[in-house]
Amino acid sequence: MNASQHGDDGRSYHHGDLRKTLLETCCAHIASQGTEGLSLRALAREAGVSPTAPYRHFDSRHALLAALATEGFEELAASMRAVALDDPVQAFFDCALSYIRYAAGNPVKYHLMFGEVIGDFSGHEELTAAAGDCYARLEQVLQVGLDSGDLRPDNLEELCGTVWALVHGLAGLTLAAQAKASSKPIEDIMQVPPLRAQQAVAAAPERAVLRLMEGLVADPSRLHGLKH
Amino acid sequence: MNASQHGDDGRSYHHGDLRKTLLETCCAHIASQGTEGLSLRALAREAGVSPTAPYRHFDSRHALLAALATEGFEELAASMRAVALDDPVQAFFDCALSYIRYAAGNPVKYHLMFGEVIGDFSGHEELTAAAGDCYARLEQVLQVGLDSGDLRPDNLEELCGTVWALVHGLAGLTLAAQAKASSKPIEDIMQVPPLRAQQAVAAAPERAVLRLMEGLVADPSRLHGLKH
DNA sequence: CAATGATGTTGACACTGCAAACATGGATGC
DNA sequence: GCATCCATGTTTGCAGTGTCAACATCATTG
Repeated sequence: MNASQHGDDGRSYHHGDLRKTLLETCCAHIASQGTEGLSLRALAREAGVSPTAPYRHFDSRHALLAALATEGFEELAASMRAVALDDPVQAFFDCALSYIRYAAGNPVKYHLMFGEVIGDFSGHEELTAAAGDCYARLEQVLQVGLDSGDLRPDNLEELCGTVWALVHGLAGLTLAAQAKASSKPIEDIMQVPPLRAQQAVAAAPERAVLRLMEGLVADPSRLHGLKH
Repeated sequence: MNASQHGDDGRSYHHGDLRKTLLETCCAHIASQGTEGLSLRALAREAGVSPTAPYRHFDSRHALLAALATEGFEELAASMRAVALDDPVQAFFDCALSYIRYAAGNPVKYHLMFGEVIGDFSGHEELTAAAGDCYARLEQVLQVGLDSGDLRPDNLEELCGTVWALVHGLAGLTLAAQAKASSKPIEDIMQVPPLRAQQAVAAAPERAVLRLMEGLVADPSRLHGLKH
């Protein structure tokens, strides 16, 4: 499975570092032409290798995408782990925004992580684990808030689901607005809300998060003191 | 279920009503095997016609999916138009839930409507129009609430975006929970939140909507009197 | 220095979307 | 009644795909 013990530097064998090249080319390709027409053969062509060379590194087309998504989840988890827990309300806010910001900053990976491209996670151990880590962090942040009384008493899992649903939805809107604004609707997530609404939300995802927190926090007045 | 009438929509030439048959077979196929491996040729085979016969009815594979999505948006718009506007708070609640319930009841179409399958709506006039209608209705409902003072003063478009983001996210969770529960990983929307959280939200989307409304409504005590 | 196993290549198969030319037969005008 | 038209369905064909199997290469290691 793992084949990275040859040299700590990339150079080795015929191509040099085909695996890495494929991942990067794949990203670029998705960013510029979407995920639909993406083909392993095209990636191989672009990398200057034979059509089936990628199969030495990825079991299937699916596996390549999954690897990219796994990278994404690990990065997202890291960024969510970076928020401080000392102030639960601030942590809630930061955690939500870090999610949205990750999406905005990594549209392609986010697309792979949460889109329907990969479909079934089962069979991709690392992917499942990395995704689980992200969610666990959100859960932890909310649990801390419930424990401290900064959040109104609530069912943890329902609360988590609700928060996740909103944040995920906001991320999608932000991404869509961004994609359309960049004049190349390369990634075509979320067509439905008209551009104005998407832009309105994308311009201030903080306010959208606050709208939800307003109803969840024990003392809404605290929301005014949050650092953005 | 049988079509022996020669209405304005379907004609009865060689096949009988290929267009309709294709739409139905397509739905069934997506429901049972997902959207990834779906091929026009397979549909044609299943319908007992030649591999390229579908092209007499749909310009492309894309167009077939788009037609299905358009149907979906029209149905959703109808169900959102069916909510009474006399009580703005109740209307908000009903509208949100009717969205979620439509998703739960029509997973395949919802998938096509809001998933990434169709990608670019441009070029599909009817699709765009139908989707716009849905959003317009949500906007209208919220506008009424703002006008009447039942909702706290807010920016309409941001508010719309926020509500839409939550509702859309909830619908996705509900769908995912449902798909997993039915043991058929048929539609693979939203893998990330663990099953428990999905189930928790799916079991009571009303409460999730209420969590948001809590922060948006001028008089939260009114929420206790809502009819479910 | 030879053996080994990871890496890349060639060739092949079944499948896809889609276009163009062709065939069929119900609807329509005379 | 008959000829015609045109929507519907067929055949043929091309370019492209994912993936497998057999083969070639070459850095690393015993």
